[in-house]
Amino acid sequence: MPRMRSVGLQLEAIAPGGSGMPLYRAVKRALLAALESGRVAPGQALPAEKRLAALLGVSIGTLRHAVDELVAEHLLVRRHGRGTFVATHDSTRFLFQFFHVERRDGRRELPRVELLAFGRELADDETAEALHVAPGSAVYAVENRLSLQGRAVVFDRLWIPCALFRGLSEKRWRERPATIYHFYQAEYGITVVRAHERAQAVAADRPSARVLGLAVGTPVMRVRRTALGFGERPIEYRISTIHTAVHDYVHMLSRPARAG
Amino acid sequence: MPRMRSVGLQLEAIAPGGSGMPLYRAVKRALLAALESGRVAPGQALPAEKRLAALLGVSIGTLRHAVDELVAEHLLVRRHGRGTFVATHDSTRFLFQFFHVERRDGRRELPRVELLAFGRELADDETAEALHVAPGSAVYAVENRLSLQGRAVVFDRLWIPCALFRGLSEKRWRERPATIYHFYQAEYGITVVRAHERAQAVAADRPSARVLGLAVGTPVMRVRRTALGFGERPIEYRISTIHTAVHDYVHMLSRPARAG
DNA sequence: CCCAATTTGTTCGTATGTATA
DNA sequence: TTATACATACGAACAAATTGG
Repeated sequence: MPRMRSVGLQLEAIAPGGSGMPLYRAVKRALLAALESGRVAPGQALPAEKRLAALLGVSIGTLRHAVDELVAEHLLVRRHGRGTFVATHDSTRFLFQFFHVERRDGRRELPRVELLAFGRELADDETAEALHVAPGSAVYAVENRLSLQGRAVVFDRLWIPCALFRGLSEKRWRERPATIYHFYQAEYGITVVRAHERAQAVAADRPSARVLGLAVGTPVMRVRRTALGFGERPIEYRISTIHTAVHDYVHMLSRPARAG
Repeated sequence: MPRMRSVGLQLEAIAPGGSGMPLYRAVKRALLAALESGRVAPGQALPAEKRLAALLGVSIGTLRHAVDELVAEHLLVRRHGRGTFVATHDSTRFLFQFFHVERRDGRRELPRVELLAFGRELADDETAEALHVAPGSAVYAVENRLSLQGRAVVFDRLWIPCALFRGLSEKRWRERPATIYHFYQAEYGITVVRAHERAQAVAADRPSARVLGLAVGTPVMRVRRTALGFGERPIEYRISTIHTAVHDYVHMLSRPARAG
């Protein structure tokens, strides 16, 4: 039987009462640091709770408290009887955490993605501000068309700092097997932790209209997303143009933790 | 036969191992039932944890597990040294959980609300389906204009079932002191627990254009919201038309529980 | 201002149940 | 079956925040 291999975390025992911070929060920070540094890779199992608690020199309850919060933030995933794993971006669960377009009738489906353009650019002011880089910094720029049910629905333009993605090429980008965020994570160890989006309604400009097969001036949604990694570090800036004739942009508020 | 103790909240001791359900979940359901029935009113404090645990016949750890989940779902609020309270809709924290329009520069402000229309209608098919009532059922229909910085930004039309809001009148509605959801909660004991929204970009129709002071055909966002109470019961259906020239519709994904 | 009572927050440890390999 | 891992449940003790005297 293949054994799940847990990882040498290079964790040190937490100093109790060291900083006025609750112990479980210090534990959380230690785990967060291990995740951020990549000492535990996405998909890998953490040491068992009992062992991890011993390694850190805290009780199992304290460890669980810290892990609970990381699970709530989608950074770890617990599997009963198996272990606790570093969350990955490959599951559909995670995909749909960041993909908000669905059919009017509520059914979700995976979009077909076409790469329209890939290149290097110098960041304009808007992109630079979003990515917290200097204006004029080198960025990779990507354009995608997303189709649902054979219909072009989303025109994505996204920018990522070249400094974060050394050695990226169109070939590598094109040959990624799964989602973009999974690619960032698997190939560059860069995990998108959360994001914020700002949406407007605008008249389709000429490029968007062409890509989506619309008349110029058709109302479309324009969504500006900044994707953040650990420590609120900007990873990607994306402008999505969405044709909402047949599909909706959806937003859930206050989902219950589990069924009541 | 489990011993049944009746108390202030009319909570009964939970039967251990009664239903294959974890004990903390049974506790959660008991608390949920107390909230839903209004036996504990919004803003009121629950009995202290120690006492509540004793009342329910469970350990304090088990009680806290249940309360933790209700806090995560924004139904309860803990205050260190003071108690655990039934969440209300009057704090700005809760207001902004359901109000997603803000200035381009990210600053939030409270909207000025003007009541444009109030009346009784028969639910059309769309409203009826959203509210889970029969088409043609009696509903109250309300129209509001929301302004930010003196600018008309949102045109809200909302429908609520007459059956849920007995004795509602334009006078009562107009004289409510605070937010709409606070009004539902304080006056009718109806708590909005969560909501989902579906957004599109459309050309402003004549009524929206008039209310928002726009040219007909200007691209605007149209957001359809269904607000749900306990047990997923629909409470309100709302169609918001938003002018996004100066303001954005914002959407946060995966906010961290607290500062890491 | 300090003290005492009350209440939630944190930490510990143990035992047992349940899912997985 | 057996071993491992997470899930649930218990309860004790002390810390920290709040309130009122």
